[in-house]
Amino acid sequence: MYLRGVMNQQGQSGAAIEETLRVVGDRWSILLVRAGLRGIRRFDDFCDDLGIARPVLTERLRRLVKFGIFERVKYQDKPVRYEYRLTEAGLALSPALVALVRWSEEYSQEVSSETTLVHAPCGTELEQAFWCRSCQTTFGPHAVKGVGVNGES
Amino acid sequence: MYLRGVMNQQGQSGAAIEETLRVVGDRWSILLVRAGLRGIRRFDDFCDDLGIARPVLTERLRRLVKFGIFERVKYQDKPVRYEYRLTEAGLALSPALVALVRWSEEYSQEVSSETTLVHAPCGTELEQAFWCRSCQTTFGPHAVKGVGVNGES
DNA sequence: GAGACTGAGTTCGAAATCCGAACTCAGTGG
DNA sequence: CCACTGAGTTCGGATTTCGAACTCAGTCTC
Repeated sequence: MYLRGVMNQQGQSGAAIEETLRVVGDRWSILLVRAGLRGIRRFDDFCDDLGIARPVLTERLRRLVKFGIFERVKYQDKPVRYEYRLTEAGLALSPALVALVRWSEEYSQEVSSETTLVHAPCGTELEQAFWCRSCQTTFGPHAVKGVGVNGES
Repeated sequence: MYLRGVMNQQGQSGAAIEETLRVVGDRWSILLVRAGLRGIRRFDDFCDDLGIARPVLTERLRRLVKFGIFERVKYQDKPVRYEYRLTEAGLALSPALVALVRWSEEYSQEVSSETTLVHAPCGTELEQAFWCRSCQTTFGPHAVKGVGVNGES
């Protein structure tokens, strides 16, 4: 069990992910982040791109702004107009997004995606790994473990 | 825009993630996978651990089984009882889960988690990176791009 | 062998979410 | 004056979610 130490709901540890999933764990939020990464910024464009219902989009964007994933930026004055841009925190969701895309490519029962993710300079299909700064090595999920604040296993 | 090439809903590319998010993109599924990684297998244990409502758990597990993330295994005959185990595909979701945990630790407004993820052999906090097998290097999200089947950008 | 217990669910009605379609509101352009 | 744009809001109906209580087969305790 290489994720031991990530405790349950009541154990208040690991509460952070639950908080996070309450924000981002729905059918649309991750898709909105992906759209943001593709350069989409305007209300109607999100709407058209994802096919999300307008009231839901309103509510979702408000929530994502509240949690610092998007920011609402005025981009025009005459008729005052706002657009939504990913923040640093929003950008930082991309590893999770990429992991999901990779998983989808490999395991989704969907007809295989026509797009794959590669290392830009050389075009090789990328792999995802964990990196240990002090050992200077990459490693897979089996070498991950969770520890509490006092360093117990 | 380093994720160009991951197209929208109608462009059938990227449809895989949408499919995936329809399965896994809700408040509970990822949490169920996490519970599975922690060794939880039985209905009532999932229930107690996550605080999920029973009818919802029933429906969710059924769906996750249908999509090959969990399997329903008989573990006892006398009163016939089943438990739910992660499949290979389910295990393969752990990079996404870890990415979310990492994000939560860094950006969630929640009181900081008491558990952190480390490299098991040395105990250093891990970082997540992409790995290029042919360049033998790690790199961050800015060096990722999506390509179509014919290799266009 | 009666009663309590266990595990894996179902059934219920109430509350919260989701949806599409139509509407608003300020400003622009013809 | 009329149509159009962008960013929403309002509506009623359909779907999901919830907690609490119930089922059902088999087992354990006295």
